[in-house]
Amino acid sequence: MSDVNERLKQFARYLDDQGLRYTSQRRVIAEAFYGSGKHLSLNEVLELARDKQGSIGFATVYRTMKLLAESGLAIEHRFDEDGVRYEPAGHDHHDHLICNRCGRIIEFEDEVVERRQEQVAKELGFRVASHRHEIYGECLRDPCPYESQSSQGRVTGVADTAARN
Amino acid sequence: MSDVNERLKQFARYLDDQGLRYTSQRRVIAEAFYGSGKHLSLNEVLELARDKQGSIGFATVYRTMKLLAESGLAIEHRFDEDGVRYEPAGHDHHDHLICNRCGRIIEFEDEVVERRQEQVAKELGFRVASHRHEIYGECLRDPCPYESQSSQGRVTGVADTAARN
DNA sequence: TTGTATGCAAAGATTTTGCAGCATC
DNA sequence: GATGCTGCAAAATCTTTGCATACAA
Repeated sequence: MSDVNERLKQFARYLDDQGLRYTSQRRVIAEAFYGSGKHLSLNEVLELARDKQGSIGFATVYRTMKLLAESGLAIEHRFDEDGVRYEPAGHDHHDHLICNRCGRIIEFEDEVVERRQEQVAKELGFRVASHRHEIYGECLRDPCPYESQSSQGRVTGVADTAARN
Repeated sequence: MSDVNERLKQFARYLDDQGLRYTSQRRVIAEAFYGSGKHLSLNEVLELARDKQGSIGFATVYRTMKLLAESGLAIEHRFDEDGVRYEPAGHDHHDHLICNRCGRIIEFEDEVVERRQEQVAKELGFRVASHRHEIYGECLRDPCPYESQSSQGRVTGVADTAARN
């Protein structure tokens, strides 16, 4: 929670720097986003935000998430199918393991891979700015193996977390 | 070219196996796709195909590329922005370096990374089925550094290749 | 013939934008 | 007041699908 407040403060500061306003909607949206799980779609954020303030519109969520992305406080992901998904940022970088069955998203980070890719890029005359590394497969722990053939339709919204941090 | 013909033959065989027809459109589309560069969008494939047979429609390209993807002869990519992009498949797996300036796409493959990710996934109780690894940055060689501020609008279609193989 | 394939246009799904009214400075 | 924000609805994109017609087996 302290973490959430920290984010809100950073967001407020960013808005102020840009001469923009920290409105109640923006606060509610950011709160919903940071307070909940991770990797949310716009509609998921909208739903959460509406739990707190029923009148919020999709466009506002859309624009607010863009602001968060611009400010660097959120990262826009385009995983395989589906549309855009946002992830709280600011922590250190990490990559993803995505379960093809239950849709769970596990985060990971690996120094070996990180260093090695820098090396590879360098060898090919390329300067690295960012990267994405996603591994698809099946998670073998927790309540997935292999997804109680029913509940979710496929890669859904709710995203878990694990590993690192 | 021998390679293109090889692909066409494989495609024809796949269609036959499925009880589908190897029509002139499908041949032209596959030819255009395999004969040209890599990582093409549907519209790019359409344009190339129309150079050979002006009457081809978008829907036919759309459906043909789906067939190629299903057959495993092409891979559907969803790089950052933009929409879907297809890449000729059948070779061994590889990943991508994408230049943020000129849009060039460089392919690479690295045993160290490949093995390491298997390891990481295993440690997290995850079985790997596939993965994507994309590095974004700037290419420092050839005619890019840094893109003669004009020509291309941004990440475009034409894709180069390099490294490995 | 008989079942596919094609091309066009319409339908869907998402993502963006325009605007009138509201809120904040 | 002036400028920025919101919510709604319309617009713009992209991706899929329905269908009548054209083909291939």
